[in-house]
Amino acid sequence: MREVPWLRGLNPEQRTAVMHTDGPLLVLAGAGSGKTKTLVHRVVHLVRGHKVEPSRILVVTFTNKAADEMRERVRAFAGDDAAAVIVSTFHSLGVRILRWHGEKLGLPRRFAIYAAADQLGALRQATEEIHISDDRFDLKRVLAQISHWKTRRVTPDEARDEVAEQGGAGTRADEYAVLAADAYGRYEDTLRACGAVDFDDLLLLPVKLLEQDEEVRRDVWRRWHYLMVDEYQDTNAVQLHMTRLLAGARRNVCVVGDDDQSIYAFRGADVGNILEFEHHFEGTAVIRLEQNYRSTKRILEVANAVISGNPHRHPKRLRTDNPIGAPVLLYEHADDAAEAERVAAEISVRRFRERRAWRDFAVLYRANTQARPLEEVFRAKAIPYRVVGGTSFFDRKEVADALAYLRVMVHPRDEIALRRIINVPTRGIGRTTVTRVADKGRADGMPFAKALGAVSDDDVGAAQASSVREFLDLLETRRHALKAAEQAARRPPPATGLPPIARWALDLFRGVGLEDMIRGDRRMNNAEARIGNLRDLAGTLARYERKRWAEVADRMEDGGAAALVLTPEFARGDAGAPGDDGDDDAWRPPTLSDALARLALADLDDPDADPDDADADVVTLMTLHSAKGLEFDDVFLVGLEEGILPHARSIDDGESDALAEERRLLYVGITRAKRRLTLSRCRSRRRGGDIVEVLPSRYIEEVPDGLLEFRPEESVLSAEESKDLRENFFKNMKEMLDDG
DNA sequence: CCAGGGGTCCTTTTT
DNA sequence: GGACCCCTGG
Repeated sequence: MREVPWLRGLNPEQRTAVMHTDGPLLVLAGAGSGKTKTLVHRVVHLVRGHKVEPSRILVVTFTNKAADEMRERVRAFAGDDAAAVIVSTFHSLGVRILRWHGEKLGLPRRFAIYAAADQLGALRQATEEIHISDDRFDLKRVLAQISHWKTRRVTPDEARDEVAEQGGAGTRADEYAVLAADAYGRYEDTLRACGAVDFDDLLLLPVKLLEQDEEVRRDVWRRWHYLMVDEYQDTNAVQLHMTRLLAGARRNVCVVGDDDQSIYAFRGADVGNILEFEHHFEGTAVIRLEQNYRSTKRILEVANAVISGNPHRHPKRLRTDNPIGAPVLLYEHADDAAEAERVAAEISVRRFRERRAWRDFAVLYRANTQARPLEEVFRAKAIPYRVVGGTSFFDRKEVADALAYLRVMVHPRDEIALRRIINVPTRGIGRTTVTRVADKGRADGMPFAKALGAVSDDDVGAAQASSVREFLDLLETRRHALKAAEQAARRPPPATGLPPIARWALDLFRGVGLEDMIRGDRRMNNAEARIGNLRDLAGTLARYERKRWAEVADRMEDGGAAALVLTPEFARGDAGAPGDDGDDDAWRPPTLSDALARLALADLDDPDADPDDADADVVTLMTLHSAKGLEFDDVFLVGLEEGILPHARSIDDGESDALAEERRLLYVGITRAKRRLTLSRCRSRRRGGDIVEVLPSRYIEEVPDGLLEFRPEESVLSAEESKDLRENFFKNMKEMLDDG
């Protein structure tokens, strides 16, 4: 075979995977085996080797980060002619399909996408109607149950039957199931009434469309001829069906994944999908990538030892030609403060001694709350760091409020958002008034938004009614201003200053009194930071607007003016709502509605993750879940205790599946490390009010002696290290300066 | 009826 | 640190 550039640098298995382009293909790719690389080269092979039209190739990922990376690498390797390859997350793909065909399900053209807080609001409303007091039930748990049904494609009726069959009753769990089954249907009704869908719907509804409607199927089959799915082990039942439907009769489907890295069962992922792939797609070819290019031998040995304790795996054993590397350390600390101290000290010392950069280090933990002690110490020691995930920027109260304002602007009947802001800042419309209006509306068969407009002095009292009217006027005025801003946004933004929509948003936040409200809140000492968050939100809109216009510039450069396709409405200049309609990938000017949809899918930058510091020189702190797919030179895994990893909830569940998943989580963490791995655990931990002794994680206990180097903690720095640091301080410093 | 203060409880993982 | 409840004063 002639040597072609896109096959260079691949091992025989990877080559086979790249060249197998007809019929179903399952690539079982171990951690660090060049999985992404293989996918990228496969895309390139299709485009360059088989002359496949790039836009006929669809690559599906789970996260936007993964999609971005894939897009970037395809482009870097195959050049701009491959830029038209569609790389999308399952959820964004769902949005596309719903935009094109959602009307067939009675979905409005502009539908809102509800995330955690909104879903909870919708559920609260739904359960209020059936008079179930919240205080006896944790609505989050109910929501989790509903979501679980949805990911398994169980309808409300089926859920009720399922619960009735199990019958048992009496136990707490059953009570929840009964409530959840009851609430499920009402929750769905509430969403539809709000013109909204939740995250599960973004998968569920497109599948429904594809199943029911021949026209929709033909449309997607016409668009995409080659399908690739990354991280296939994380697919749920709905995603399996979507994969099948998208693959269609062509069955040019290639899925890549690692059953040992399946860590999302809690949200419905089913490892069975990858284990049974050969049964779901007859005639599947299977390729294993077992050569690891990432980690040292020692790290890989520990990883293999940990994961081998799990039953039901696709048997495989990763091997590597990498050097044996430094010993894997296991520290034991008095508590999490000492642990954090040690991690910080180690990082400082190693960076110094081994001349690493801050960005070479990552600290991984099971739960977001574990970040706090680390943050405290890092701040005290002036170690630059970044916390990934956690309480998202968008979950902060002031940001959520501001966002609700934006949503009400675009979706006037979004009851959840409406209720959130109707008295924020306080304007004399209290709980009682809201309840009365809602009840009256329900009695008259009116949606909440309409009931508000129809409010009369008799219903709620003159003062309240007038406040409501004032509030509605306020919204109307702002909506007017938005129209003007979106009109202005049809032209390229000025080089400096805020683009029109962002400017309008900032005006809105000020004008409705959100800023004053924050300033006036004595309980909060960080008022300015929170006002800064509002600015950042506007900044996100500004970046969005600029990015859209930058795309125009790209298209102009790439293919001349012809590449800039505008929707007919836009070209005519009379589109009422550019950005939402049209069923092609034509460029459209920025709109608030489009920005919000992207925001909901986390498709826009989190302002916390400043674009500038995406590759800033900082230590990364994140959960094991967030770490999947990433790699770092030097990795710390903290809190390896019973109750943390495995998490107490997984232990309580008593299900071995949950414990197997916790083990995989540890496996994922271990295999993130390239050069060095440091494990640690604490002897005691705060639980509730008091401090309790905790046991080491069972998974660590299982690792054979000799693979780990045990370090009982005495002082933060060992005597030897302190001495070394003192004596060599100036020498090291000088070397560093010489280097820079 | 509304606003604001003070107390209490919990806190897995995420598109 | 936050979400939520209850209480008090206007």
